[in-house]
Amino acid sequence: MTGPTAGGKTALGVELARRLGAEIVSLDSMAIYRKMDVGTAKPTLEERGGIPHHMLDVVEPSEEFSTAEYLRQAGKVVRGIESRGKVALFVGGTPLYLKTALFGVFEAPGADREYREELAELERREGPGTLWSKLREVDPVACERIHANDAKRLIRALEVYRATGRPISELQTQFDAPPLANPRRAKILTWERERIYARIDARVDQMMAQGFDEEVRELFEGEPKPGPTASKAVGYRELRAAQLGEISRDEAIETTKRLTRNFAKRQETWFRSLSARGAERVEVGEKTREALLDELERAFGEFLERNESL
RNA sequence: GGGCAGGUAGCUCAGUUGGUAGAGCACAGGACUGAAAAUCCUGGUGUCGGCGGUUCAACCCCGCCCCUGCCCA
Repeated sequence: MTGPTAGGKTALGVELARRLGAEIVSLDSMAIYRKMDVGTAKPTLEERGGIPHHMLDVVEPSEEFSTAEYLRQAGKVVRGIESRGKVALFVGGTPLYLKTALFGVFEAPGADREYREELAELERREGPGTLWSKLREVDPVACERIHANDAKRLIRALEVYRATGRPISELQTQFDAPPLANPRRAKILTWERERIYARIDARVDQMMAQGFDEEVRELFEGEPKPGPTASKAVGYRELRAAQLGEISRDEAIETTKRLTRNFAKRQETWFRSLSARGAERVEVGEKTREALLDELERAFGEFLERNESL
């Protein structure tokens, strides 16, 4: 079950898990980190309501993490849940994780931090388009799909080529690699844009009231320092800037709201493409919590009985 | 009351010597295969404060008025 940030997934997930006899596997690229609780809206012990939650707090904020690492660990978790005769219910809003959990990823070498930095430096020095030209020599097919300014993806393609001697465009499966769990089904909670934006604004205010500021201070002032991914999480970056006096606190809060709204919009773009691949939408609309739960329970329940995939 | 600086897109601001306008952000759409709450691409935004005048043509020049900020009384 996925949906936009601040869309009520956590609470619905717990109740749904109870009804389905499921354990929850978090599908969230930031709740992965320990010490980042308030700002990631990580469910508290109380909110988990006695349902086991997995894939929360799996690494330190200073550590590197990746989609592939997520899949590896989540795969183990799923096997464990199934061995207990229960069902794994993935709940969260990181669409890339969901997509790869549903459709798999290609076998590939891991990240090479040094080489990435070297390439980024090359692009800075030689100007935009350098990496794109460099990739075109070894993988023109990938170049057609990757924009010349999209340094991150150009870097990954070059990194894969260097490590394997093969173009990334040859290695990437068309999402026919073995997925994480089979059978599987995805539901997307769908909110009206205006309403989800209002919920996001309210949630950021709520986070501030719950001590988000202090959490950010402890995170950045503790040792070891948070790594590049953790420190770029929305809100953390902004509140830290305010703590350092670079921007005002009000500005930090406003920017956090804005960036979270922007994120929700990007999630929606993912959801549209995932629904074209078989994930089903569940309109929240004016439905009551009970009605929503019944609908989700029925949908997942039928699926479990028939054992059908999407 | 007088002087100075301003009033241009939802916001912050550019706009050379007069040829009816642009950037960033917001907003909308899209991409996304080991950094993804990241990163990248595309798009429309407008009575250029108001009214007159000069001119073939005014955001740009002139006059009056309104508003904002600062300074002097």
